[in-house]
Amino acid sequence: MNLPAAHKTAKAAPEQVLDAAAACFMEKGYAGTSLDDVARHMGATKGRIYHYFGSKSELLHAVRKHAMGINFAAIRPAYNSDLAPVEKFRAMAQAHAYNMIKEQAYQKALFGSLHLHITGGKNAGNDALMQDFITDRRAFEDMFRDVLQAGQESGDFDIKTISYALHTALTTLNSTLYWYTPRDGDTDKDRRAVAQELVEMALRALGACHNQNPKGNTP
Amino acid sequence: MNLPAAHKTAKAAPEQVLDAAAACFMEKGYAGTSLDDVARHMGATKGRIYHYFGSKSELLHAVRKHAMGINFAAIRPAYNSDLAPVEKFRAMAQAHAYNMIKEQAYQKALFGSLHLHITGGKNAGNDALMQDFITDRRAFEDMFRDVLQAGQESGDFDIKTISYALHTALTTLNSTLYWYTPRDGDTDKDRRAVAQELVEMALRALGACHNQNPKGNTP
Amino acid sequence: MNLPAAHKTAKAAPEQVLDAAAACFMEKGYAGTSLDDVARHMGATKGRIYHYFGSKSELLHAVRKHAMGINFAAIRPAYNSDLAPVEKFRAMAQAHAYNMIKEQAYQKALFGSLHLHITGGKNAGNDALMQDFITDRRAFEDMFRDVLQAGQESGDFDIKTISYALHTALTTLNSTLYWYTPRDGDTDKDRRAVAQELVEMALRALGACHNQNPKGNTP
Amino acid sequence: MNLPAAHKTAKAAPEQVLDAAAACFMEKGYAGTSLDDVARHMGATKGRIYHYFGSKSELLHAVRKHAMGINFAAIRPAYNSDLAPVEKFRAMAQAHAYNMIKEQAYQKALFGSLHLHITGGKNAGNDALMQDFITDRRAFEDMFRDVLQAGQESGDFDIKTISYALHTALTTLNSTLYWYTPRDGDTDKDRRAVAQELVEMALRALGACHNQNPKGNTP
DNA sequence: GATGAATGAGTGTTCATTCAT
DNA sequence: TATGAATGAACACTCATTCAT
Repeated sequence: MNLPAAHKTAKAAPEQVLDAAAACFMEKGYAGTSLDDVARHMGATKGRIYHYFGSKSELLHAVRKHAMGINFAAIRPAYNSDLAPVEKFRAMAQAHAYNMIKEQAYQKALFGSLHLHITGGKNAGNDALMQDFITDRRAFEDMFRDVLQAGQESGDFDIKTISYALHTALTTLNSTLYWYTPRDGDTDKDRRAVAQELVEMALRALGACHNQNPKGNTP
Repeated sequence: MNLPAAHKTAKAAPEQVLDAAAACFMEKGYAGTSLDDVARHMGATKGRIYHYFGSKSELLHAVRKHAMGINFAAIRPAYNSDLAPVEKFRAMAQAHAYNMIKEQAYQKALFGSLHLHITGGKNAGNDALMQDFITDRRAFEDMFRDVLQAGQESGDFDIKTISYALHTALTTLNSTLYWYTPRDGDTDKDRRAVAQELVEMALRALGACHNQNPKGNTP
Repeated sequence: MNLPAAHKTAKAAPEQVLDAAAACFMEKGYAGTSLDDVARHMGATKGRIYHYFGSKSELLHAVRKHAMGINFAAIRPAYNSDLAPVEKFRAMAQAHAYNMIKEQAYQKALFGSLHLHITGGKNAGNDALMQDFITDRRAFEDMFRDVLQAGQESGDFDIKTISYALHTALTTLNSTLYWYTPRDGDTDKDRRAVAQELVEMALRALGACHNQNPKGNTP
Repeated sequence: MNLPAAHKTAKAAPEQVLDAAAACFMEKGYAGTSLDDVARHMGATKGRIYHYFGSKSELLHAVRKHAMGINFAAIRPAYNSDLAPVEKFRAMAQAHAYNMIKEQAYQKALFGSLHLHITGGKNAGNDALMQDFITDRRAFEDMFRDVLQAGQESGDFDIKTISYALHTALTTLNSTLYWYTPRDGDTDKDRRAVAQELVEMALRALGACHNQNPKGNTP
């Protein structure tokens, strides 16, 4: 409405809250983070948070939604392409693995909360929001599942049980969250190289040994 | 003085506490678990816990130690065998993957706490205990690392970067923690079959395509 | 925005907390007082206390500071006067002794905490705050010490060891805390009379026998 | 080895408990001391304490009784002598002041608990025991009161209000508890000299200016 | 005579949440 | 829009006390 003062604070207020929350949830987990922590991380007080989010669990949900949005956006182009199964998987996997490295804060926050859900915890937020999240997550996995299924049917993948294969592949691509610590010197190229190695291992795990393009994703 | 009432309480008191703590930490995470939760899970009061463990973080550490002990014990026989690298890896991996399924409570508690450590959280307990845990974990990984290295040198594995391969393999074997929900009907054979599928995928990821024994470990 | 509702709550919120704390510390001692006691004494809950004071020991420190402030204010006018040593001491002592009777709650709280310090107890609060308190206390004593020294040099006092004399005098002036129970009928005049008797005894203890003004400080 | 082992542990078990309790109560106050502290101080466990004393407050009472016993014993010989009032007071006061220095642990414990009583605290133990203590204390003070009264009647003391004078004198003699820290090099002679200075000041406060024996109690 | 196990009430402290401004 | 005040429930931890041995 005003002049484009957009560059003053690069991000809108609610998103600032999200970023702070993601950083804190990543660092200390959902239960280990107090809203004061989040507020302090923004240099503000709790009022700001409650102005935009009704409760702590709503905030968690927003962080999850945000993270899921990033994840969908990362793989959608490849998913919508008309590549053949192996190549489509490679492209999606590369995008996803790279995304995991680049957006560690949101992704770690997401996985921390996921962990609680999986183990049957009731502390990860209210049930309606949780259901919504599970639906999203399922939808995300299904995009990979589609490709695996297509590749299995076409004989491009050698998969025994599809859900085991799916989780193995995704777990592999996500694994950087558990062992990759971003360094200052890191270039984007470094990150892509790490992602690529994981993708190749995932492809081999899926039995795509007759890998036409072992060197990279740009033939 | 009494009759051998040995079978009254199958487990010693401190171990009962450990079991309850593992179950609770698994379900709600460390930060999300109150000591009252743990006590209630045992049908006792907090006093019992504090009689055996000096603090919540000490209790977490004991749970971790216990879990690590189980993990070492599971893979040690195979590690000490004189099998060739691929077969040794297969045996260790099978034992580990099966162990992850069988001891979910302790393993999930372990991974939840690991997650906090990895993300730089300071809430996972006191530092001295944390260091001790990191050392243990490193020792565990090194057992697999040894085998991968041997296999890489002998040409049995096709590995690019050894630490990426190591983490990919372990992540794959651990992945059941995130998606396998034990059911009542589960037989031990079922579990072993799941484990075996993961092991085969891990082996393929490591480039052990010339798999002598693709069907299982009992030809 | 509103009418000057100034007389609604006579005291500001933090001072209300201080008053309640002083009353409780006086009655049951620092260690024997729970923050619930203090809160109950105000008709509030612990949250209010923690909103203004970061911890129990910080609260104790604030009570001590407040009490010391009262004490300094009581004797400063006389200290800054240009009376001769004996008369200056008499004026300071009278003010102090009267102050001890009038502000029993804060003074008893102060002395209770002092007792722990003196005996080497570690329970009287954190060390940095304790040091600050000791410094204050020392400064207070030094005001009397100055006068004693001047009187000793001028020959107006017959003092053997100055620190023994100082403590004897102060202890005498403080002694009402241990035996004087304020009654409803007490007038201010009664209190001043008690104080005066103590002052005269303290003066005699200091060897100021050639007391020019044995009847009071307003000839 | 089996010779009369009496000297092995110089003190009987119950008295060991008393000593430990006195030391702890002195250091941290009654409320600040846990029975585990006391037990640890003896190198034993709580069982030993409960074997001899029914509760914490009973233990406190025993410590008080013990301290009072020491105090009575210290002044009784002088009290029973047929000295004239001033000399009798001097002898009692010297014994008492010296006693305060020598038995700091018990005396500080006693005074800490006294403080709570005086301020109306309900935490200093059960009421029946408290009454008993107050009676004892009163009896002790009365021994000094007798002498002051006799001296006042005989004209040897110049006392206005007897109870003020009594408390001033006793407070002075007790004051070392608040400022005298025993050092390693301390000789018994040092302690007696400190006591004597206090006694002389107390005598002057009581108006016994015509002091026949200003140098000491052994003419 | 002494101990270790166990308890439950209580203690200092944290924190999500509400509310008035 | 944003904040400081206030609350109450919950939490980690302590401790006097009991009891079986």
